[in-house]
Amino acid sequence: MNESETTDIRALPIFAEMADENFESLMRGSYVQNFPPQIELISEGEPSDFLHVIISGAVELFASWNDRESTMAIVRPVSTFILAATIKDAPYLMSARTLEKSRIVLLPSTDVRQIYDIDNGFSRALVTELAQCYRGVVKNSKDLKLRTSIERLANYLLKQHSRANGNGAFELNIEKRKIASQMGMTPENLSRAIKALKPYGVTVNGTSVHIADADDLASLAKPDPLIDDPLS
Amino acid sequence: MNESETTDIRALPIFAEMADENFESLMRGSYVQNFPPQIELISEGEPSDFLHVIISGAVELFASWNDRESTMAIVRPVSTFILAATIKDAPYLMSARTLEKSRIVLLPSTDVRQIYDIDNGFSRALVTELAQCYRGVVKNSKDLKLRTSIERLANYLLKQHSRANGNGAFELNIEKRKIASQMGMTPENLSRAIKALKPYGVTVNGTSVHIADADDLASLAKPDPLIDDPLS
DNA sequence: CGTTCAATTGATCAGCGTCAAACTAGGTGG
DNA sequence: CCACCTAGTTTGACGCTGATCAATTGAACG
Repeated sequence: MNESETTDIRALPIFAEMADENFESLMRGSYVQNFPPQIELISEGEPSDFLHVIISGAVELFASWNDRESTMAIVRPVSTFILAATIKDAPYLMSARTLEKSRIVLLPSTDVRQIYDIDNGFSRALVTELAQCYRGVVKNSKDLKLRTSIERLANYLLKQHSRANGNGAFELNIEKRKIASQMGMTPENLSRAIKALKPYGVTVNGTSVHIADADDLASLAKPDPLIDDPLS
Repeated sequence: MNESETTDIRALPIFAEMADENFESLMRGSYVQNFPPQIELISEGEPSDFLHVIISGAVELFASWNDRESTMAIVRPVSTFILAATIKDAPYLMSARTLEKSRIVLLPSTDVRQIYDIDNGFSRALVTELAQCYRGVVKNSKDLKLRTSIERLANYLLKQHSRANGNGAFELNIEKRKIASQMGMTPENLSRAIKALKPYGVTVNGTSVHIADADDLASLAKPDPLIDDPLS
């Protein structure tokens, strides 16, 4: 791990407030690895040996049951994932695989738990982080239960749009099939949902999206900060 | 608040490890109230003024968007709810209403945040609690995304069945419409789903459920600890 | 230039929601 | 004590959303 990476990790909210010596001790026990795409990093049901921090690339969190599979989230740098399993020393509820070439830090779960027991800055940061994660999943559930697939797509596009400076055009940075699964639909249905948004000024060509009039689209999407705002 | 109630609250995992003086200070600032059924305790979007602890009765957490409404969870004693909003000093993501006559303790959010800043036992307990909550919502999402409504119902019934000692018969303790909404379906659809489980030995009469052969039902439900186990 | 896999399209079908009506149970008041 | 009212539940009919299956197109890569 190089120095700038250590700095990036240190800057993460969950590590920012902890004592220097504890942070260094955490880092000493850690591993950094580069993974090619499509590597399964962890499997649902396994004991949580490591807290993962993604430095570059992209990771998909997904879940399976009865031969079905669903994308639960896409994680991008710089952030941690499967924090809750690490804390509770419980089996992973989701599996994770790299979508792109990714650089990932592995912090032994036992170290994380040990230090969270003694470092109050760390434990307080974890409270905030987990509260945030919790709220994220709740928002996701609301999205799933209260909206149709077209409404979900409309809101998804608006969110990506504003994330890309909102100038009318942006690129999808993940496969459509993953987007579809994440939003609880099939690839075919996503394809048709995109067409259904044409009357609202949405044009999609490959990975490039054009939104003619964000307000028009928003009139359908009815974005709600209590569902769509990543903050708060 | 009487003494046995204070003891019950103190016994909750999130309060068990905190210093006596901090617990007492929290309790001093708290209110206890009895609410009739159907009272809206909190509304989605409002600032989180109080952490709620339910002592008796039942509370529904629900969410709304665009004139639609969905039951997100049912909370039973003794437990807290809307902890994450309190911690983050953020607006509630869900509303809450009493389903039955309920006794509820209100702890001012500012007090909770203040004490969590100074009491390390408390902040560590919050980490565990929030990790648990997070995992609960993730399991719920998996249930929703990976299963059909009939499979969800089958698993729901098995869970209630084992909770009621697994002797073949038990009572539904909430309205069917709420059960339906919680599982992401309409009351009509729940009604039909129940019928669809008849070949698996499920009989429902009013609120009383009879399960002839739990193994038979489980062969359809395929319960999975990573979705259905409340613990871990 | 061919192989491979994602994305699209069309056709069909199942699951589920909607609407309307009938039925039931619990509670109230005469 | 019974009639009635109200609200939840059930049933039937129907239609829409979205899944499935199959086939084609398109794009990336060796």
